[in-house]
This record gives sequence, C-alpha cells and structure tokens, in this order.
Amino acid sequence: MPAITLPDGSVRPFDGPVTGTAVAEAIGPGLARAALIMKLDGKLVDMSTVVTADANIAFVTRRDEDALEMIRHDAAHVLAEAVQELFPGTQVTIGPSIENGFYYDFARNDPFTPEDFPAIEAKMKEIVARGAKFVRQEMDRDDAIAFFMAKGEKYKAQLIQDLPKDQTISLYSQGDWVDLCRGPHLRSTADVGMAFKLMKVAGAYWRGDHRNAMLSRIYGTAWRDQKELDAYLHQLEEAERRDHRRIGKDMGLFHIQEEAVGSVFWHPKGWKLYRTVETYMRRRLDSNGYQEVKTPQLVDRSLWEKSGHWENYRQNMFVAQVEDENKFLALKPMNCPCHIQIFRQGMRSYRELPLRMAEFGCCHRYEPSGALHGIMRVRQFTQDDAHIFCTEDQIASETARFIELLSSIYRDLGFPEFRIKFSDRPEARIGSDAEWDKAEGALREACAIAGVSFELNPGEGAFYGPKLEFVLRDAIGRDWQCGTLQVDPNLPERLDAEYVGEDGARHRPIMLHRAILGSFERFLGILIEQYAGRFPLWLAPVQAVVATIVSDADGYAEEVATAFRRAGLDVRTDLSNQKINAKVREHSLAHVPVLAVVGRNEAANRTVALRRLGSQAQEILPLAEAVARLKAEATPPDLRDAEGATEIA
RNA sequence: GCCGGCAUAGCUCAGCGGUAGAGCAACUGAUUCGUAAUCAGUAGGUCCACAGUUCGAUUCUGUGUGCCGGCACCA
Repeated sequence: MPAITLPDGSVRPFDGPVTGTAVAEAIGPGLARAALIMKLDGKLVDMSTVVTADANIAFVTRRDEDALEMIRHDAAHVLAEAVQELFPGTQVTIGPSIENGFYYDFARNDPFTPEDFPAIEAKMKEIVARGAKFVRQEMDRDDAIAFFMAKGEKYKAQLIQDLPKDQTISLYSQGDWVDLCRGPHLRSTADVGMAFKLMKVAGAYWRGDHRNAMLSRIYGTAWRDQKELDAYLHQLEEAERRDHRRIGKDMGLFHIQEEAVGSVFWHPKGWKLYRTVETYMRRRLDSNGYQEVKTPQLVDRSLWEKSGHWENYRQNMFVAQVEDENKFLALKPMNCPCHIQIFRQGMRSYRELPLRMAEFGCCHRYEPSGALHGIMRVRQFTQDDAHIFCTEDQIASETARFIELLSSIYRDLGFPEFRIKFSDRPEARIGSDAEWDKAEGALREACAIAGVSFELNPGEGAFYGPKLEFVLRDAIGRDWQCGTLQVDPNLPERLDAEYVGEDGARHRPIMLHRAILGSFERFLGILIEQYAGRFPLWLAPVQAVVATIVSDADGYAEEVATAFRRAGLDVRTDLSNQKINAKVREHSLAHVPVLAVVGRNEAANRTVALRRLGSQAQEILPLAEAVARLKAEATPPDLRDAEGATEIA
C-alpha cells in the first residue's frame, strides 16, 4: 500500500505497487506527458520503476536542470546506436554526459573525422524520431559477459568483468540496440530532442591509460531546446574572441615562433603588461615579509643528482654540455634546490623562521609537444616562486597567511572567484602516516583559518607531501592551476638544510613551495582572456591616446600627452590625417581604455574630451582635472588609500 | 608522446596539375573633417620544408616541422 508524498507535501495512497508513469498519470495527463524521469527519495530513477513502499517522489520535466544531464547521457546512447548502424564492426566502450554535452569512445580501426558528422547527426535524428522506449533489463554477470562477447563487444565485456562482484548488471535497450548502462534513462529516445550537435573528434586512451589502445572519441553538445543550443554555440564564438592567442596577436602583445617552440617573444606592449604585474607582485611580496633572491639558470648535474631531479625528472630537463670540460649542466626546471643553497649559507637559527625566500625564477621544462598551449603551457616560464622555510608547527599559520595574500592579489587582478583543490597522500609516497596526518591536518586548518573551502583531489599529492592548488578558468572553460602550495619535508632532507633550534640542537626545516600566479606566462594568458584585452587602466599597456580632430590642435595634443606622461601614464598621440570617427574606431579596436579627443574647442579652452572604451559618452574636462583623475584611476589597487591596500601584519 | 585536423601576402581567408587572388593593414597622394571605417592610387608571395610521381607540383603521394582540438603528461 504505498503512500506517495509529492514535493508540495500532499500524499497520495495507492492500492499496490505502482510505476512512476502510473503515479504521474494519476496526478494528471499534463504531468504524465511532461515527466521525463523521477526522483524517488532524492534519487533519479526511470519512470518505469515500480514503487512498492511509501516514498517521496518528484517528477523531473524538461524545465528542470536535472533533465539536462539525462538528455546528454541519452544523447550519448543515441550517438552510439547511430555509429553502430552506420559503421558496422565499431565497438562501443563508454559514453558519459559531461559539462555542456557528452562524448562516446569507440574502438575502430579507422578513426572518425568531422566529415562523418553530417551522416551521424542525420542518423541520430532518425533514431530520436523513432522514439524507441528505453527498457531496463537486469542480467546475471556471466550471462552479460557472454552476451557482449557474442556481439564482439570486448570492451563492454571487460567493463563488466571489472565491476564489483555484487553489483547489479543492468542493460538498457532502445529498440534493437542494447548497451550496458547503470541508468537511469528518459522514457524514450524521443525525449532527447533535436537540440544537439556533434562538435569534435579526438583520440582518447582506453581507460585513460596511455599504455592502452587509442579509441576514437566523438564529442557532442546537447540542450533542452534549440534556443539553448544556439545560445551555447554563440557563447563559444564569443569565447573564441577572448582567446589570448587571438588577442595577443591583435594587440601585438607577444608571439611564438618555430625556432623557439614553447618560449615567448614578448613585444613592447605585452612586456609592459608583464612588468606592471611583476612590479605589483614585487610590492606585495616585499610588504609581506618575503626576501627576493636571484639564482643561476644553469646548474651542474651534481646538484640535480643530490636533489633527485636527475633521476626522476631528467626527461623533462634541458641539459647543456660544455665542450671544453667534461661536464653536464642543466637549465633549472625549478628553483627550490637553488633556494636551499642560499638557505645553507651560514648557520640558520630558529629565530629566522619562517624564512620566506622569493624569486621570479625563470625555469625550463621540456614539456610534451602535445601539452603546449599558447602562453599558458610553455617550456620556458617564470614562476612567482617562493619557498617558506619553517617548522612543522608553522605550516598552518604560514599557509593561512599565504591563502589570504593570494586571495587579495587575485581580487586586485580581477579574479574574486577561484577554486581550491586539496591533493592528499598518493599511493606511492614517502614518510609515515603520522607525518602525513600532520601535514594534511595543517593544510585543512589553514583553509579553515582563511575561511576558504576546497574540493578534495584524492591521492593527487606529491610523493613527499600534500598540496593545495588554486585554479582559474580560461575563456572557454578550461581550468588551469595557477597558485599552489606544497608541503615538502623531503628536499630539505636530501639537500641537508638545517637550523639550530631553541634547544641548541640541529633540526630540519619544512619547506613550503608556493606560487600565486604560478607562472607569469600562464597567468597573463588567463588575465588577457578574463578582460578580453580590455584591461583596467592600471594594467593597460597603452593607457590613453590623444587624438586630434584638426591639425590646428596638434600642438595642444602634444601638450596634453606630455601632461599625461608626467602623471606616469603610457600615452600616445594620434595626429594622423584621418577623421575622428576612424581614430575612435581604430583605438577602440586596439582596446585603449581612454581616448582624449582634442579639437579647436579643447585647444582654445585648455580642456580634453575623454571617451572611455566601451562607452559612447564623452566628458569634457579641464586638462588639470583630467590628469588628476586618470592618475588616480591608474594607481595600482594596492597603492590606493582603500582597505584593499592593507597588508597582513 | 598518441589520435584527428590544418599550414597560401602583416592579418582573415578564397583558389588551382600549366609557377596565384580578395578584404583589411602598409605605403603614396588628395582631403582638415566633432566621437566605431574619407577617396584614389602603389607595393607586397620560396603557396611551411624536403623527397617522390609527372612534360610540368602551390595543387597529388610520402616524410619532417609547426599550429589547432582532444587524450596522456603537468615537482
């Protein structure tokens, strides 16, 4: 006698076991038509699921967010059926829903190409139009394996083989086509709708392991209706316009060329941006108790042998050989061993701890060719690196302090939101469980003190200690690790760093590796995308252009530019023989934040007409006032008389 | 590194088995104009590199390099 409680609190009794479909029908024909799937005591299940006991049920319709994921999951099934109909002999593997869409991995000798899409999409639409019901069937494990083996689906058989012994094996069929699937599903393929599109093909390793076979993956996007799909496609186009590689070229910020793959040629404007951020960072570090150092680029192999890098990281290192001497030097892939060399000079006391040693350290890493991406992933990059030498007891407070500094800097640079991932102990690790407990506990405590939450990234810590990763998102939704903090008791041990404690004995310090931007290259790439090249005045490489309307104003324009320049602004003049319309357009496209227009009127009255990027309004101000205003606005956030400038004591 | 795609003027791109074209930018001249394109003219290319097929290759084939999208990697 199940009594069904609905979201509005009302209760409906039923005489006996009842399917979700029947419950929906009992409530009303409209709901019965709209209900795609139901939430049974909070868990999504098929509409055909039989309810035998008292339960809470909520029906999910196309309007609900939950419907999206189901539509995408089912679209993956429809894709798989379409592919197998069109390309017999193709084996299916897995096909989940993902952010914005779905994918399906197929095993096939000839990988798919985008040219196959029109046919596959047409077939998918045909399958959706057929509207075959999704039917769930449970099968005995061995039967299921035999079933898929008989169909030549070795990957599916393998999947079942590896499922836990006690797990129910369920299959879903849509017409004649059957797939191994945990479910749940919508009612029929018709519920997928037509608002989907195949996006790209890609190779992907079976089970994400590069030792396995390469499968052919097809990515698609799917939405609740055409309007949503169109909006998404439009958003993608917009995102492409923000691409830092596009903007870097258009604004003349940097370039990369074949002779120096993975290394950036910074042009004057790009370097100006770089220097503005670097100068800002240096001020923040200086006022936060860091000591800046500079260490060598080329370091003898012997140090890398001691640090362990020669053994474990060599395939990523650029090695230089000196002709006259039988020596190998390596370009440093990281700064830590060098910083320990400075720490080791002389005798250190516990009174010096925590000792915060910072370097804008240029590192080289031979990254895999396929990993390179614009200036976001390069082979030569400069980290805003620092190492905090401290005691075990200082880890939590130093980490909390670091998170606060990082948050303040991200906020200043236009990233009020960011994600934190907490990577804890991996399988392969050194150190005792007690030591790991302590280090992980300290990072947790630090997050609590700083008032930030994190997502757990289980087992992803370094072999020597746990870490926090601070993640920012680029224009098209890819996540990039920027900031990081890692607890490391290992390297001080290997490179013999020590200090004299309060007790007069020698102790090993803990080393906290930390970076806020991560690397200038990556961070600037994200910064460019964040602002789409329309930087706030203090960051903009060219801050203002003084443009004339008539050549009679040339002299005054120079005067205005000089006044701006004296106020510390990077200003250009545009005295060219063009209409003001053309000048406005040109400098707007170049993302210059302030356009100061001067014509006969301004010259006569000693005023300027200011026009802001993105606005059509103009403001006529006396020259002195314009200078004062822009100067104030161009002041970096940490130097303004606001609360944001307060430093941690 | 692996799978797929791409490589033509500074940029965005078209094109073809008979050694190349547009728009924008650049340059020259005219125009002095009030807030997102003034007009006219000129110049600009080893069609990524190497090898092969061919009477002839920028075009077809192969190899390499680089880039793009994923995957793997990311101390």
